[in-house]
Amino acid sequence: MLKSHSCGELSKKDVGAKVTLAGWVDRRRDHGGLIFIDLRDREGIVQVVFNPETAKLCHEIASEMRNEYVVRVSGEVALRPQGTENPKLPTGDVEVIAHNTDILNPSKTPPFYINEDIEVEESLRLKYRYLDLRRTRMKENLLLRHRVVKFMRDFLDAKGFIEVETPILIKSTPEGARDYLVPSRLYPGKFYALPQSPQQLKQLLMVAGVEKYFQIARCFRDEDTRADRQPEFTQLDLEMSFVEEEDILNLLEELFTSLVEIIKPEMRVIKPFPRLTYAEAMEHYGTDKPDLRFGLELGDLTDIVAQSDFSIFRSAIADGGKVKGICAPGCGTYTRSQLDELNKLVQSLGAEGLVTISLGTAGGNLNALTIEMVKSVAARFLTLDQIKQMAERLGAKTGDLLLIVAGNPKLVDMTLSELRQEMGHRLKLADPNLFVFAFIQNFPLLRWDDETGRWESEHHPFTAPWDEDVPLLDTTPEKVHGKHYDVICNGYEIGGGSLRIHTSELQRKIFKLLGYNDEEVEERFGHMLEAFQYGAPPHGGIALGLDRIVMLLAGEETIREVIAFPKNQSAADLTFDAPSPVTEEQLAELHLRLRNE
RNA sequence: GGCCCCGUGGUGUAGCGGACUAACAUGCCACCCUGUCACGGUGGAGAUCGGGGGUUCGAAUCCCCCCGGGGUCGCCA
Repeated sequence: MLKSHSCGELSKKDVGAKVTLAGWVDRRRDHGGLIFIDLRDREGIVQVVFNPETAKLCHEIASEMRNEYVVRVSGEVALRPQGTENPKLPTGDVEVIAHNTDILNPSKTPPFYINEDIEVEESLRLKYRYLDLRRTRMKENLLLRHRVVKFMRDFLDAKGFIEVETPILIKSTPEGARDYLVPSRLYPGKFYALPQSPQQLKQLLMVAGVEKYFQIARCFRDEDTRADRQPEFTQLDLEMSFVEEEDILNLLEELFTSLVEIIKPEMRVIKPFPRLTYAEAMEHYGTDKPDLRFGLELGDLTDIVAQSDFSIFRSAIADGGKVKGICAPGCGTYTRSQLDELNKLVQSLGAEGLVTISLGTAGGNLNALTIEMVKSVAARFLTLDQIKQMAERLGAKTGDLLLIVAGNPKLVDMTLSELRQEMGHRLKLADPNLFVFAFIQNFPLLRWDDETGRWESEHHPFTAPWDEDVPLLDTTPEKVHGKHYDVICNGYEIGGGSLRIHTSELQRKIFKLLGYNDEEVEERFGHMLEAFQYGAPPHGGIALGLDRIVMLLAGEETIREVIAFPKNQSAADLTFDAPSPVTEEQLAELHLRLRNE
């Protein structure tokens, strides 16, 4: 090794030791005489002193050093002179008196600061990701991710799971997300696909008798990105045989609880994890992944306003819509422009608009509300009694602000869910030191797709229906529940899983219901149906979004901050400038010709 | 594909129709400086204000188009 110690590990106990360090120049302080170099490596920073009187040559070399030069220093660890200790540095009690030094590699001036944690345009960071990763924030995120994965491996190993790798080159399944395709050289006109998840493979591992499987699995989906979605991402994928839903939920609860305890002990977790049905989540929060760190629950006001004279409400209801709202506590004093802002938000989400009802400017008992205190465009179409009923249902006091949206039920829920999130943020209702994990259960198995005119799986076609609902598959498929569950945390879906179908008869029936004819079923899923005929055990599992979990633990806003080399919003890799054209020879070998478009 | 936001020296920002010959901080270069630690001091270089077109006597500033980046809806079984 070119070094004997790490910069960050030195302390009083090393005083007198002869050490050789190697790392990057974090900062240089040149006093004309003495030169101080803050030398940085992965473990931390230590101050090196170059004295022209005791080490002339050494001092001359040091005067050439600039930020991010890679240098090596030999010298003696010394206690700093009294009064010059630096309490801000973990190594601040000591310094290294340089006896010998050399520049291993100079550096151009970096395009942005390495030694300061200030915001830099993300595209620049991504182009020079190798420099960005030197910064404290990114270094810590990489370390955190390592520790999270290590914890998961150890945890599951202790529970008897074994890690199995599954192929990256696999078969395209046109349902679900768009596949990334890989052309085959040996089979002209045929393609592999990259896995959207190892779903079918892990089920086959259950048929294989693995019983408890997990994998840190890379997954690929050719869909548009989001702050929490990348074209390639990582799942903690796991599957168990002979389990019931409760077994899996208990495992997850233990996994997440001890994960936070060990990795982020300063954060709190609510235990046991709340459980909501899908219907409850939609009714109270308008989304299946609510941030449960605060209330602000949605209330359905349809029945109250159905007889009102307010045409916006009445026509929405007449068109089969509904009217729901939330209460923003203490926001009765919101100004016109603040209300306009909220209205704009609502409209940008596709809703017609937002009806606001201010319940006066001072907080107090609802009984004291008078019609004079109420400010709203709807006020003259509503009775005081109706307003009080609405306020009561939304848990409002005087001085609060009611935010009401009318229209298509799905749109109303979506809009209010976003409004709730926005108000929660504005009013700082979410405790930043709290993780509220929760399970969402009782999802519908199927969803009718108007565009394709057929049933689609809410989760995926391998999810088992509730036993008692199986007969409904033939009559009212929309009423069938699936043995599916999601894990959510602070407003993010961080995982979803299910108990699977393990008999070929039921699996075939589901495929049929999804609109596949026998031939298509055979071509696409024949391998699964056949496998299920060779003693497939009952099984189930879950896939957890590792990137999102690490993002939450790191307190970051996007998963890009916890991925070493992420793609940008346009799915490009700015470090490598991928994707890129390939040569005509490469195309020919793959039997491909580009279309002129 | 739709909607919203952003683009000014290397970096981060200010300026939002005339006093801009574009400001501030930091970085960079040179010189001075032996106890600093975001060292300090003096001086210097560095920007056709993302690109194109238009409005105007006059555009970094207003309008249109394009490009790049971010957020989001659709999409993500």
